[in-house]
Amino acid sequence: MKVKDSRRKPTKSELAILQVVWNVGEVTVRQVHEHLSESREIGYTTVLKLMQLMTEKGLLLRAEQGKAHVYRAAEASSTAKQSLVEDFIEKAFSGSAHDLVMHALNSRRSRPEELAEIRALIDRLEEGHD
Amino acid sequence: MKVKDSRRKPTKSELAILQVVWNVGEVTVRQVHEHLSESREIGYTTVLKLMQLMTEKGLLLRAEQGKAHVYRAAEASSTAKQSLVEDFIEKAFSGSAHDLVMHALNSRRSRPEELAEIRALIDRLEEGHD
DNA sequence: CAATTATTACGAATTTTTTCGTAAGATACG
DNA sequence: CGTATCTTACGAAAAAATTCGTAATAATTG
Repeated sequence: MKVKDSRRKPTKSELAILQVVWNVGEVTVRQVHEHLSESREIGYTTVLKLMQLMTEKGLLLRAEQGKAHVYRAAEASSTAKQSLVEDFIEKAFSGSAHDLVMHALNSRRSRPEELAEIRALIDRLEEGHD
Repeated sequence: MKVKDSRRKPTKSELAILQVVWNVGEVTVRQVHEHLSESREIGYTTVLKLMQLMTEKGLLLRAEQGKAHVYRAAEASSTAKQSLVEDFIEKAFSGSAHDLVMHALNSRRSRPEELAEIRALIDRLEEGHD
């Protein structure tokens, strides 16, 4: 079973763009540029070029719509995030999801509802072990 | 409160080296090279150079010991991992630790003991919310 | 001691990623 | 229409990260 050819792991900048795409859904280069400009200086054509490369790589899909092109993520964000997490667990936590989770829970205060949700997931996972 | 000067976030290769250092404790270039060679082709001087750069950056500490130098991590692995997680949460999960945890728990089957440990941590965190 | 071997130092080439200038085509509009 | 504006295409420069060759120095050993 091969990996879906050209669709590689996003680089740092590509990930920043993906975040916008994931949050907004369908985006133009202009929209992405505006979002990224809020947190740092970056040229319009820089964003354009990145999005073109990402399309070639298979990270984004593009549709012509009147003048400008409209882009959307090639993969569902949850699928993509899943891959990112797995890679991260491997690269930074020697493959231990548990270790990552412990650090993540310590890193920021989570709201009670979120903790409850995590607990519920653990319950479901534990059932599978009976 | 400023960030600890030169000590920057590790790059991909640097992280691979840190993993070895974290696992072994005190290491020579040779040791690290042997470990990395198990998973991929990489020259001895490449590893040496990286470790020298990491020392300059403040990621590693170096001590002369007879012929070879002995390196160790400048920061405790848990502290370093904490930073890595926080950065990752920011860059890939729009700041949501909860979101990351949900993905991490789904990504690999955790052993019951580990799930129990996570549950215990959640318990402690929930106390803080009373 | 001489020769071999192991190690660090260092410069530089290579590769990858990021950046943007310039051109060309399309659209808007005065 | 003609000018200004917006957009994509594309090449290439710049920056960041990785790689390694070569030389110098130290240690080992025969």
